[in-house]
Amino acid sequence: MGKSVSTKEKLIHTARDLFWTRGYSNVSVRDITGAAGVDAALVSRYFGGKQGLFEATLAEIPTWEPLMAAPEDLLQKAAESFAHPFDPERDAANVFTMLLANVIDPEMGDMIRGMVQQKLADPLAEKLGGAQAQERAALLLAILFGVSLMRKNFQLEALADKTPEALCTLLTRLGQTALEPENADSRS
Amino acid sequence: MGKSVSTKEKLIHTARDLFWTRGYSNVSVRDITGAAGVDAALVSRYFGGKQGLFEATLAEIPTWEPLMAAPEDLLQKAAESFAHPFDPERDAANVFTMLLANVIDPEMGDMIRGMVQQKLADPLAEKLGGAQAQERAALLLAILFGVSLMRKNFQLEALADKTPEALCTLLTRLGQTALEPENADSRS
DNA sequence: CTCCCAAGTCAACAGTCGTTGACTTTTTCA
DNA sequence: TGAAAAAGTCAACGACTGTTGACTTGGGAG
Repeated sequence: MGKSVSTKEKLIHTARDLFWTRGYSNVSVRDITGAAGVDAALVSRYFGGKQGLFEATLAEIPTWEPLMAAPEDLLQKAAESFAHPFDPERDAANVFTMLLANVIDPEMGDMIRGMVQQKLADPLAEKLGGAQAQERAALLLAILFGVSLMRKNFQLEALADKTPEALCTLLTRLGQTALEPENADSRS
Repeated sequence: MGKSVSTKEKLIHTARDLFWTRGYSNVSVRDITGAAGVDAALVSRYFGGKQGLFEATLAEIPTWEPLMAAPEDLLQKAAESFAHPFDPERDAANVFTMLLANVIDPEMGDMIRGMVQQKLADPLAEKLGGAQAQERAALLLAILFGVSLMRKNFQLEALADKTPEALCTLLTRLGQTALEPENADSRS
């Protein structure tokens, strides 16, 4: 088989880099094979098609590192793994990045981002007032979006099945923590 | 102008329903015009193209209701507006639904959802242990995904600019609240 | 050397996409 | 009523999509 293994792997790796950063629909087979320097027909030949290639990249997902820590260190490790500054190189291999790669259509990016800022973050911060209003607003939005994501998009049973009352008190409690003004001593 | 206004509005409304539930890339001009019962050419004629039609639907976004409450009621109102059971009809007009409509490619839905459950939620719950492990795991994931979403996808300045240390302590504090076992008295 | 199978190449397919220009119909206004 | 403008229709375009079948190449076994 000689070269074929390395070709398959090259295909999987470039596919991962593209899929996980630009999303599935926004990457064409020819984008991948072009970047990998191989023929486009090989995708259908080796993986049965574009979808098969995508599944092959999913099989490469590493265990999320914080999961390998002791339970009492887990939260600390998780926080650390998220605190890194924006590094596209490192983020390309991140499971969370992959799962959120499709969120914003490239053509709409700036418009969507501006809308979130103007229609949600800014008025929410102004309404909240007080110290670090912008930051507390962003945190509250993060929680709301996050829970919504888990419930409606990923459909995690633990959250999707909850009664409205339970979910409401739960969100209120989380939100209170997010809105506490002593969120960060260091500025910016 | 007579009929044209109603045609434009029909176009905007059906476009909103489709875009906001199935995402931008996954809805074609012909999908919209077919559902609205009008000619496909009118999209380019009236709105300058598909993107213009999408922007027109964005102009229809209502103010997020909790923003109109008094600051001290805001959190309560926000929690309530998220606690409703899964109702596609109502959710179609929800800003949060729209912003997350693209997250999961329809062809990949089950695969992605299964992966999140098996690779993240389940092992995390097992590692955490204790009461309501599944639920606490889901909540921690919600926070991590939510913050990641605000930082990297929506690029809210308040979070994107933070130093790694500040972000780390912030995530740790939020995570602790999420992991507290007394999350919900009511089961399921 | 010869055969053969796998690896890789090439052109083309059928389908969908957003968009356009020419056309017909309807409405509006003088 | 008659003319001009607006609204709506239709077929087709060029570009791109994923995929396929026929082809050529390369290296190992008989």
